[in-house]
Amino acid sequence: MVSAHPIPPIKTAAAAVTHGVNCGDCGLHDICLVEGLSPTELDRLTGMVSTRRRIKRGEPLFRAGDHFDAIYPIRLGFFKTRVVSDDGREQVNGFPMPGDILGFDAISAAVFQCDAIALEDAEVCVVPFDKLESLTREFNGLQRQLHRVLSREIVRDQGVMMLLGTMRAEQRIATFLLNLSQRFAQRGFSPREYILRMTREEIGNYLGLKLETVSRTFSKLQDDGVITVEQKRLRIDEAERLRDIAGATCALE
Amino acid sequence: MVSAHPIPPIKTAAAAVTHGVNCGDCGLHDICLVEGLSPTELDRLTGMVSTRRRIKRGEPLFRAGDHFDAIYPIRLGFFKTRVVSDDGREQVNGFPMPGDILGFDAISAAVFQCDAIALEDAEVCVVPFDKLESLTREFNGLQRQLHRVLSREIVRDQGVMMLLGTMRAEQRIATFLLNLSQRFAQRGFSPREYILRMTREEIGNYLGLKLETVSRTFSKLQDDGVITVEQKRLRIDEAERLRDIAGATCALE
DNA sequence: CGGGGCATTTGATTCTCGTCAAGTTCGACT
DNA sequence: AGTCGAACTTGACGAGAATCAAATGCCCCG
Repeated sequence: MVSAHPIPPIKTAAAAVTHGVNCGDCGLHDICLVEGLSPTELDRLTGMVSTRRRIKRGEPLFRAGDHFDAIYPIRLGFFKTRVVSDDGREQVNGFPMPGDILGFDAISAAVFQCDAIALEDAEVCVVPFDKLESLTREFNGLQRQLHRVLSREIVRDQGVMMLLGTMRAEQRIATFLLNLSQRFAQRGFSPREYILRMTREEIGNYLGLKLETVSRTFSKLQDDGVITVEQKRLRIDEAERLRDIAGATCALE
Repeated sequence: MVSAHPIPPIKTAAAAVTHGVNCGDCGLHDICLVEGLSPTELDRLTGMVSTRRRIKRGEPLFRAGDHFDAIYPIRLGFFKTRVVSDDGREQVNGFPMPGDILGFDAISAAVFQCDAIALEDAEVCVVPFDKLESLTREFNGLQRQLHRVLSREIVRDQGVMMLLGTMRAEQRIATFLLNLSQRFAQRGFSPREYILRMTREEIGNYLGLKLETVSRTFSKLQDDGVITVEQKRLRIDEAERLRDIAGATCALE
């Protein structure tokens, strides 16, 4: 199954993130905590985020059970978050990318509830949560933004439930691909073609499908001329039809 | 399929909630926002919650698209929350009960994302969110608690994803029944027997199953002597075996 | 008290997706 | 460049849940 139009090399998300020394330069404004803050607020927030952390591909940023004291806005690289039940079942909860924030599940019990694994070499900001809390007591805007981001996570999860609870395999895959597309677009990358940083198995686990089903569905969508897949490279050839298959417009964030 | 040991009348959750005039008397301490607050904080919180609202069975407390300005701790009665996609698929996200708080999904966009429907006559507290925000800027304890509760919601959703993504029908049902059991126990009611306020269809929708499958699975569990079902009444006869069927201990909050 | 509609149960059949198996490709590493 | 293991594709088959259908029971309401 070789496509007639091979996908050219793609500028990756990783390559394009601005490496500013402070939150104002970060280039992930609209997504991270920073949206709509005053210069003062920004300054104080930046002062707090003195630390960064690099994680190598395949390594965990944190694991379930680790002590919680900071949240981690992603600067660079894809992650997966997953929960492993005590009888060994694994559930991938999402594929956070630059601008998304890791660690909100840990606030309730002061302990991380999931593993966050880097799918490629990655870099995160370290935001000590108690400091963030005191800062939000000072600045309304920052408080607002924190609440909004927490709430956004809840809404996102509702979208995943809708997907897992009501969709067929093909519909799940279509929704997943469009969701990635949209998130890349938000970050200034092509919504038409991108690289899948995760394996078929990880995609399947996230979508409640087996890896064979993911593979088959990709092949079918390609045969139908809707997408082109070459290994990890993915191109959406007929977005309109993909949207038809996905059904509702707004599932997944 | 008539059980040899019919289930006697059950004191319902509704009947037993304390009708205090302030948050300190509410009887839902450990679950709602109130946990671990100082008397001063409690007093101020109470002052804010001057309004209550009653909702009749089958009526919505709010609907997706409604303007958001308050969150609603439940004082009395069961709800279901659900999202309806624009192509008509419906997904029940949960069955909140007294002590749970409704409306967190609305913070991000200032608009409710789901419908909250009362499954029986119900009563909620009305907590204006902007006032709550300013109060949390004053009181660390309350801020902590708000963040914890928001995070708890995220963790809960992860549990639902695990259920929908990795479990067989029987396992989903067992997990669901044990979850209800545990939540009743937290609220001081019998974990062994309770009333299912929702229909088989609503249960199925929540668990990603069809109502026939729910019914069949109930029948099977009853034939196996694990539970007794009589209409809406449910009794857990062999909790240990039900836990075995559910598998992991901690799924769903 | 009776009627009507909804909820539930149960059976028969279908279909989607999981499972098992084999073979291929790709990429990392020597 | 060659080798090895992991990731991926594809096919055949089977299991589990959905679908379709029918009958029963319950509850609400006049």
